[in-house]
Amino acid sequence: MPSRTPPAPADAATAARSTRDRLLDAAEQLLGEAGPRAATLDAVAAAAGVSKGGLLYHFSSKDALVEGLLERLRALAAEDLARMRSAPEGAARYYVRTSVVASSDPLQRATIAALRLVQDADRRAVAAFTEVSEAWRVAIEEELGDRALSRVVQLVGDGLWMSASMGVVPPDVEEVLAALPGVAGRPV
Amino acid sequence: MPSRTPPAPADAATAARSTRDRLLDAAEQLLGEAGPRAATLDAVAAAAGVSKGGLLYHFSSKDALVEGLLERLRALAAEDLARMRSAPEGAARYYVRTSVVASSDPLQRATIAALRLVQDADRRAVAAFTEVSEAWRVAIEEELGDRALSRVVQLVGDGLWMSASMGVVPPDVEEVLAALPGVAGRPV
DNA sequence: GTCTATATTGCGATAGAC
DNA sequence: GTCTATCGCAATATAGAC
Repeated sequence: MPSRTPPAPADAATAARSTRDRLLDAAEQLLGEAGPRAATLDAVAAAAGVSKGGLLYHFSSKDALVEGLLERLRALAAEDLARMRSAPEGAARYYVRTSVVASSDPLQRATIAALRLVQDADRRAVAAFTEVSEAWRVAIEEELGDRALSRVVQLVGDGLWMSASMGVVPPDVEEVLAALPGVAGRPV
Repeated sequence: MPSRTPPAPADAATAARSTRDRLLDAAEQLLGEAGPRAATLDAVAAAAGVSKGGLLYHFSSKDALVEGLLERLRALAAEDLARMRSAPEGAARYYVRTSVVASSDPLQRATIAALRLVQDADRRAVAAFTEVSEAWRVAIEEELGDRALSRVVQLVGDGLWMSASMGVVPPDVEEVLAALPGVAGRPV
């Protein structure tokens, strides 16, 4: 299998964002802000500043675009998992705290986009989200050493993802954290 | 404003389900099992055993169908709220316990359907879900007398709704309840 | 690598018979 | 109250020029 068409530049931070990445950015934004219905190929292409034909050069179908989004989610989640495990505040607290959306955060944008695809009954999205979610839960359970408690922490996180994806004002996280067993009383 | 076309029979339980209700049932089922994309007017009509024209007699547009679903959700949620407040186990425990889906329960079916519409970025669905959700939270807070704690309980419930809408195997509720402050240790 | 057509299908909605 | 037939549009995808 040949590798991806544009070889990634050594320094992704300083290099101009590739068209491929801008297309994924645009798809994430449209999914998050306007939902799956609005994330048409036309709209994604326009938001990324290319034509539909341009989009279809990078992603040969809408399915391929979705797979690109989910691939990105997995990659970002893997990076996050490492940060989570080494967070001084602890994995559980880190998880809950970062489940409240700042739309500027790449992982959070990718997660919200995936959530919308999940509710659109996309099987691969369900698989990707389940996989990522499961890895988070394992990390939390390793820290807390209690299955039921780690489930509660994760359910709270899921609830935060849900209200975030609804555009509802999130509750005060610190307040929630203070009332949550397993993370309350830990150093910030 | 004229009242709804078919006057409701005095005994709704024994009477045959009206076409209107069967259409709403079908829409709920398709939304829950296959997502908003699959819930087309054609598919809803077919699942209810009528033609598209027949559907459009009862609901003059897809928007009207959605409003019908949300209206039903509000009605079912209002009934549930009364049961919740008078539940011997307490509102919080009742809420968490009934957030785990049995697809045969009308309120749970309606809630899942609404959640799918929410992620499809339907504004009225967001409004309806927020309203219902808020009423639940108030009832929980009245029982627990603690804002932060009631938020935690509700977030756990939301998390359960989310995993339910994904078709993921729900965690053991009793285990979760045992680890949750505010409901642990209450009589069952 | 990006563009402009264009083919094709599927969906929401209307019209009018029965 | 339910049906069939049909219009109009929007969305995915293809073909091929530049």
